[in-house]
Amino acid sequence: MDTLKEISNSIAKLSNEEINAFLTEILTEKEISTLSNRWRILKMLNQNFSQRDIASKLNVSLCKITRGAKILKNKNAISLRLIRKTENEFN
Amino acid sequence: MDTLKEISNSIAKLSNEEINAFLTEILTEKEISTLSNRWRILKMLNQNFSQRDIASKLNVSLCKITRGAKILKNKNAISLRLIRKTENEFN
DNA sequence: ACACATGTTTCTATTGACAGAAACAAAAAT
DNA sequence: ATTTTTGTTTCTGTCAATAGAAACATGTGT
Repeated sequence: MDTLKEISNSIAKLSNEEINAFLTEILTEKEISTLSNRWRILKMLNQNFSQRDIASKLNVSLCKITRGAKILKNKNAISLRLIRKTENEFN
Repeated sequence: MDTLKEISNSIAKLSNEEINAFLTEILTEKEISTLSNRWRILKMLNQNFSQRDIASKLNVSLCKITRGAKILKNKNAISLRLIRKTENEFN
């Protein structure tokens, strides 16, 4: 079985708090902030902020946002569904 | 709410397959292989392979393994519990 | 048609994780 | 006690993600 799937299966058994703890353990601070930024970018893209807006609000470069935009162009993107499912609760 | 927690909460609602798809979307190939390697390192450390054994079997450097070892030294490490919980199923 | 906002790509430079190798520390085996 | 194995740290160099800036592409409103 491939390792990422194994990790996914393991994560799937955890609670919110445990997932948070696990990610904090296995990722570095920088990686966590990278991941967080990508998530914020996806959310703001989904909310139709302009790329330049997002870049200045999150202090990231445009090239990073293009990457996020490519993910969301796939209409079946999990990220898109996930963000839409959760955006009501957290905004 | 901090972003990592938000991500964790969102992931917690997903199935194995969805988590796998999400990680594949939001991480680069290199990052996935980095993450996978860290997971394998933790597993092998937990199985009491020597660090040099792990280094040569996984083709990673020793300095990377020290990092994994530090995580596992914390007896309450989530990773440790997670690995022990899942190792019977996947090995 | 034109100006202007927005999306996308491209260039160079920076940065952090990590490889490779060696040194040092501590413990176990003999 | 000393040899050997194992854990840990340190040094230099590499590489991938990405910042910063600019250019190019595609609208969209006027």
